[in-house]
Formats: sequence, C-alpha cells, structure tokens
Amino acid sequence: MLSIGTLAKRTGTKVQTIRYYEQIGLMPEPGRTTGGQRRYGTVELDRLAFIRHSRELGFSLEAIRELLDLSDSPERSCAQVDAVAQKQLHEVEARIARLETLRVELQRMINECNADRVADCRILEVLRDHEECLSDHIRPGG
Amino acid sequence: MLSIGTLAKRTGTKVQTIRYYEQIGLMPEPGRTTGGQRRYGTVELDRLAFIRHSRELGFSLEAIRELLDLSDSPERSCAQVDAVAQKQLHEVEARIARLETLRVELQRMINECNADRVADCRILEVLRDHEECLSDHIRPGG
DNA sequence: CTTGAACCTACAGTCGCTGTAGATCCTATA
DNA sequence: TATAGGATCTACAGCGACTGTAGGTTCAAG
Ligand SMILES: [Zn+2]
Ligand SMILES: [Zn+2]
Ligand SMILES: [Zn+2]
Ligand SMILES: [Zn+2]
Repeated sequence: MLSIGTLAKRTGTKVQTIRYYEQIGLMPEPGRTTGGQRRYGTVELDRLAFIRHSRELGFSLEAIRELLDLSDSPERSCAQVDAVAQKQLHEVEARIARLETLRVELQRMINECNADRVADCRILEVLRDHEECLSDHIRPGG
Repeated sequence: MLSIGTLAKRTGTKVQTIRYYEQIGLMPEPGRTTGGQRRYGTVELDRLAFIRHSRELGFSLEAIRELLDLSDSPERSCAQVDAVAQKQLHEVEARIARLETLRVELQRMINECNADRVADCRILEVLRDHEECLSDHIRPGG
C-alpha cells in the first residue's frame, strides 16, 4: 500500500495534483487508514501513470477520461480510441502550423530592426499595424 | 468618440475583454458620458490595436505591458524591445520543438495500431508505458 | 415617448493545476 | 512510551487570459 506522497514520487506527480484528479473524478476514491490518510494499490498506480503519460502527450483531461472509459471495454472495437488520438494529432498539427507562422513573423520583425532608437524600432512598427505583416496570423474568433 | 462596443468591433475584441484590460491596468480608464458609459478616442483605439496584434503574435500581457511602457520613451535605445521580441521568438521555437516531438510520437502510435479490439490497441499500450515511446517528451517539471 | 439594443457592475466559470493555512497523523528515535 | 518533525488532511485562493451570466441602467432611433 502506497501513501499519496509515494505515489506522487513514483509517477512524477504533485500530491495536490493527485487529490485534484480525485476531486474531478479522474482518479477513484482510494482506501484510507484509520487516521484518514489515503492508501493506494497497483491499480491506482497504473491508472495515474496512464493519466500522466497521456498528459505528457498533450491529451486533455476530458480526452483521457474517455480513453480510460474505453479501455474498460477490452472486447469493443478500438475505433473510438483511434479517433481520440487522431483528433489530438490534428490539434497538435494545427498548433504547430500556427506557431510556425508566428515564428516566421517574429523572425522577420527582429531581422528588420536596425534602429537604435525606440522611435524607429521596426518591431514596434509591426506590432502597431498588422498591414506590415506578410502572413495572416489572425485566429478566427480571437 | 467611440462606445466600448464600437471599439470592440474596430479591434476584433470582446467588450468584456476591454473591460478586463482596464481592470488590470493595461488600458487606461476612459472618459465617461454623464450616464456612466465609457467613451474612447484614437489614442485608446491605437493602444488596443497594439495589444490585440501583440496577443495575436503570442506575446503575454506582461510582455505587452513592457512593450507599451518602452514605446513611451521614443528617444531611448530599442535594445529592450528587441530583447522582449527575442524572448518571445525563443518561446515559440521551444513550443514548436516540443509539439513536433509529440506529433511524431502520436503519428507513430496511430500508424502502429492495426488492431480492432481495445484489448490489443497499440495506442493504449503506448499510453500505458512510456518505454514504448521513442522520444523523451517528458517536460522538466511536469 | 417608447422600445430595445447596448451598456453598466459584480461575480462565477474555464483548464490544469499550484500554493497556502492551520490542523492532524504517522513513524523513527531516545 | 514519549516526543519530534515530516507527511498528510481539508478548504480555499490564485495563476493567465479571458468568457459568460444576472440584474439593472442608459442611449438612440423611430
Ligand atoms: Zn528595435
Ligand atoms: Zn500581423
Ligand atoms: Zn487502436
Ligand atoms: Zn512517452
């Protein structure tokens, strides 16, 4: 039986994070000592490791919840699991594309600044006016 | 003189967001009508446009605050402005690098899954055990 | 003058944690 | 067995950058 601190160390999680996962129903309520402290077994260890690894790969807690639910039905088709992963891949690709646009624009601003005075700084000029940008980095809806 | 709604439309901002910027001191307190409604001029319009464009390029509100302060001293060297932009560029590059790692790992998981049952799903296998990953996508500190 | 869209304040909620305060528990050593 | 002090407990506030809501007031068009 593991204390919450030991479980935290074994999975690279903070203690508060484990309690937070319990609070939102992502981790089950564990057994307690007579004094009221949480005690965990290997099932909980494996579940938490799954959650943390999925988080490292960028999955949202909602997606992880879905993956955990799906993995409780071993005989079902894994199409839904694959769909969740596909969606995550698309989101990552979209974020990369956006950041790549920003990278190019930032690099260009920085390269073009040869001024020494703030009054002539190319970076500030570009920030003041999107017309100075080459790319359309404006997100739909914010 | 512009109402908050007109200012919002002109800059692609939500009305609440403008009030939020005022609350945190990023936008100045504007004049008011006798009835208490905010009225803005071109100075505020330009400032908000600057803020929004900087946000589009991924700058944090703290960085934007610094840029706005710096641009109030036109005779000073723009070295600090350039440093803020450089830092932002590095952050964007770091995020791209991390997401690229995730993209490769996600793509591999998805490609390797030929199973039809959840029990044999390669995606779940990988999520259960980071040893199945090729890359070290673990962030230092969570 | 009436209507209704836009505005006002104040506050709660989002996501995924992280930090704090003050109390209690567990365990190792004397 | 007594005590010290690290670990744990609950409850709540805070982060960034907004977004949404409720309930009330103001403005401008017709
Ligand atoms: Zn410059
Ligand atoms: Zn631009
Ligand atoms: Zn599969
Ligand atoms: Zn991994």
